Amino acid sequence: MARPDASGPRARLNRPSVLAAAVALADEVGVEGLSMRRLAQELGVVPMALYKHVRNKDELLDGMVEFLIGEIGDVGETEAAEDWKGRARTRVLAAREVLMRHPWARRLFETRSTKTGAVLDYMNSFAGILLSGGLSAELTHHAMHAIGGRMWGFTQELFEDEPSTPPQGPEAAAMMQEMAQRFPHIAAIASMEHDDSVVGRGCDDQFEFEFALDLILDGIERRHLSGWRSTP
Amino acid sequence: MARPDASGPRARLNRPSVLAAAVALADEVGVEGLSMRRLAQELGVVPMALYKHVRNKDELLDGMVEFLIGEIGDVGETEAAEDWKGRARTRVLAAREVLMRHPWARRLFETRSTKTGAVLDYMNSFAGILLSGGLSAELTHHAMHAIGGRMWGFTQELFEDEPSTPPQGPEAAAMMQEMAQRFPHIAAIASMEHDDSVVGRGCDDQFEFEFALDLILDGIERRHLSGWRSTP
DNA sequence: ACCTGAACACCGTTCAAGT
DNA sequence: ACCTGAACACCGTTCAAGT
Repeated sequence: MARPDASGPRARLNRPSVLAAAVALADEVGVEGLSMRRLAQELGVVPMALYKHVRNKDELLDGMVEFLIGEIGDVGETEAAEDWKGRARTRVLAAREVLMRHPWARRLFETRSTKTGAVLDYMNSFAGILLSGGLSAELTHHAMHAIGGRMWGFTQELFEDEPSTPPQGPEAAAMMQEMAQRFPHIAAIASMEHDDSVVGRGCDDQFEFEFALDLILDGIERRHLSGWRSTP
Repeated sequence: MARPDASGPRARLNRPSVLAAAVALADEVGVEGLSMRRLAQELGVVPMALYKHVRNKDELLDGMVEFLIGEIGDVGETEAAEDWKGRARTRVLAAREVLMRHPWARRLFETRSTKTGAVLDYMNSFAGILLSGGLSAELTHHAMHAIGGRMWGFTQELFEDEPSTPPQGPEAAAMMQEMAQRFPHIAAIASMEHDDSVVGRGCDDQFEFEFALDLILDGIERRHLSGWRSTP
């Protein structure tokens, strides 16, 4: 008798292998396509087998976040020469580079609410960069909030980005003109759409990311240098 | 025979009433608790009845976003006296006030990718504020990206906020100490947790929001006043 | 200790039918 | 035009059982 669905490896399961498979599956089908049943099938195993290595789906998702943070690894032991701003900047851009390879990860990070050890480790070392630069605990606290998800390299784009292929054809021009009439200010702005348009949805634009990151880091530096405190 | 589940009104359905009911239901049970079947039950109707007024669940969610934007309404026709920065600021804070009443809305905005007319209207008028302040189209474009979701009053908090009730009891102190040892920089920062702690999850802190918003608006103003352009 | 099988209470959605 | 009923192909998860 043929096993109709066992396409994955037959080896014994364990937590890391389950998480790795989950990440790989999400790379293929996205987070919304990831189900316990589908993952089990991918591993050539019955759905309930997963529950020995992961308490439930929520814990699986938390584990995936942990796994991704592990992929970031210990960047920047060589950053020591830079000042805090430069070190924060390179750290963030390194995280971004990793997480952009898993475009679905942003939504996952946004949804999870628990802070696993790996998450706290990352945040702790990030806070350390700012504190070591002489920023007050209070300013560092606010800075962490202000940077928010950008710490992991994510932007706060809502309504991700335009359709990858702008409408083309006969009535496309008419539609564009109607759009321009109804939303003139957007039309004024939308002129240049980004160079690397081929990169696909989920990957947001590097230039916009760095622009906003520098806006925030510069602002924090300015507050720092002028001895900012909450009750002036 | 009693109708076991018809608790809602018996009136004829239409798109607005369906959307309003969906928003009300989400207020009760959150977005993840909102299902077509549950919504139908709430309306005293069979699930398939909804599909006459909404193409599918995705369109229902888009409709809810539209509904919420409608709640924001036309704020700030009286903002005319302020400069662009003040007008942008009050606009954002007004949107925030509305959307904080629906804490689940942030996740909804984050998830949706289509730009309905209502969304574009809001963005268009926001871009108009910046352009009318004399900002170049290019700077306005980048500013919109940098502000991102904060335009609607959402922060980019990942891993929302700490458990509402910090652990208390016998071994809580020991755990806190262990935490402080493993994550010293976080401990240094975490001293003050926010004043309005009772407000509940989903509502992020007003102070942090305004701090970050001003960081960004100040940065944009600075770029504007110094005649910023992308190729200096 | 690890995996299985059947079952339960859910989903979104299609299709053909009622009024 | 609007609502219904039954059905399909999915979910996550429990519980008792196998090895």
